[in-house]
Amino acid sequence: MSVTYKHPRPALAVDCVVFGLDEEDLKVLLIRRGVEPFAGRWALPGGFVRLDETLDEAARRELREEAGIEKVYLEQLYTFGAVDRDPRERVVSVTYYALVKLAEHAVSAATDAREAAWFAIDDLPRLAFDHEDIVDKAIARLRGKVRYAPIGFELLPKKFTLTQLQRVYERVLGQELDKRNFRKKVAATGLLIELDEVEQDVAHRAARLYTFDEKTYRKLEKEGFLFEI
Amino acid sequence: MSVTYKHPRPALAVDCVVFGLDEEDLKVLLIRRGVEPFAGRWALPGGFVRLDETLDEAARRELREEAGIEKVYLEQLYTFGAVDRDPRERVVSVTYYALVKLAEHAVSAATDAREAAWFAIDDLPRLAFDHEDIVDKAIARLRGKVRYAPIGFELLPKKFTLTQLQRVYERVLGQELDKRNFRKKVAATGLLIELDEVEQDVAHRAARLYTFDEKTYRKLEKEGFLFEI
DNA sequence: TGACATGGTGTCGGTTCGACACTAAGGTTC
DNA sequence: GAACCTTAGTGTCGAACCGACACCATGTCA
Repeated sequence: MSVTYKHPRPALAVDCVVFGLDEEDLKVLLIRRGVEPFAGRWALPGGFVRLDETLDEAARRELREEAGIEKVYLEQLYTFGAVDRDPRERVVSVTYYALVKLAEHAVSAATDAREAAWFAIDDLPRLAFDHEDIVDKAIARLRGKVRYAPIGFELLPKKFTLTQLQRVYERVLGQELDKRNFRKKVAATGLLIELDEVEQDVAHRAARLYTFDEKTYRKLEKEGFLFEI
Repeated sequence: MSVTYKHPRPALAVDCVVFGLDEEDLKVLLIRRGVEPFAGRWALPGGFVRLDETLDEAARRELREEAGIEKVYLEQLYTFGAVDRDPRERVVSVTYYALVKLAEHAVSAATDAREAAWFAIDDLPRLAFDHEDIVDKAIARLRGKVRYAPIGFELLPKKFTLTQLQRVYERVLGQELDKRNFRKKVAATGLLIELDEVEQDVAHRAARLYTFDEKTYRKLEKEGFLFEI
């Protein structure tokens, strides 16, 4: 199977920066390359776009195939088109970033055929291609976006404590926040539903659980409302 | 000249949303298509990416070739990849938006071989392909970005009055602003240099001219400073 | 039952923000 | 040259918002 075009054209790929949060750090999912170029190096999950799928679909397919990840928050990041970013031939890459609930995905990523691992964002190995640039851009975007869009919840399980939520913001923004002021702000958004449950199996007073009120958010979003932390 | 690949791949194009501001409105530059599909319809300036140029270079080349526009503020917007967005074949388009000083570019756009014209953003004709989606996305991005990045100046001549600057913000944001509060805010940024000149040939008291202090801005930018209006 | 760990709560001063109206200067007209 | 027209340019005040700050409550474990 091959195909002929009148003019040469770049190959088109997608690459994904998948963020997850554990107790310690904000982490990125990387896959170890098995083939040249950059065999043995860590790289972002990704691959070539097929003719019958959109870019978003290609990104989701690669996440599924390479990391066993489904149903995540996914957003287009930027398109990288340096002429020599791939030594084999011209490859333009449409990049995405994804936010996953790490606890739920840690296993599948690790048990996939290819070697996959989570790395703390300030302790990354050297990456293949221009993937370090892509990760940098993704972190910058995430830091900007988390302040005015409610995406922090995407990194947590459905039910979470306020302390967990605060930790998300502290890890993403890279700075400590005041507990009382933080709680005032999230309460002011009106987007948290207080549950009649508390966390389980902790060796201290158990914290109340909350959940994100997506329905209210979507209503407010239409009215041009801005979420702010 | 033709080329054969092992796997089929989408064609890759760039399209540009060029914004300009006149006395009345925020406008977008459109080109009338001469060939099918969508012959006779207005469309964004753009074309296919060549193998030896980056995406940014392709966007600038198309602006130069199709509209005679050079040296403008240019930023990547989004990459559109719906499977059927072009009826001929699969075409993925990396889109950009540009800000031009309209007075300086009105002529060159009009005298180009192809028919080109400026349209007010809330009075656009029907566009070819998915170009209406692209324009919508560009307007949304511009509205968001103008609030925290000093890009309003890109739409004005080097020397401008505070009233002109205020009009930029009013046109872009689509809402009137208070003159005194606006002046307080721009003064607070410390990014305007007050010149010893006033505007010429006006039938009333002449306003003082200002210019944007790019050097100071670049210093502050490195320190993570945020410009806000 | 005492020690330990985290949960959960309110005040106050400083800053910022938006609403608001008049005089100044220059050109034009009669 | 006097009156008029148009836009330039300037400050206050009350409300809302923001950040800094410390202690008691509740549950587990030894």
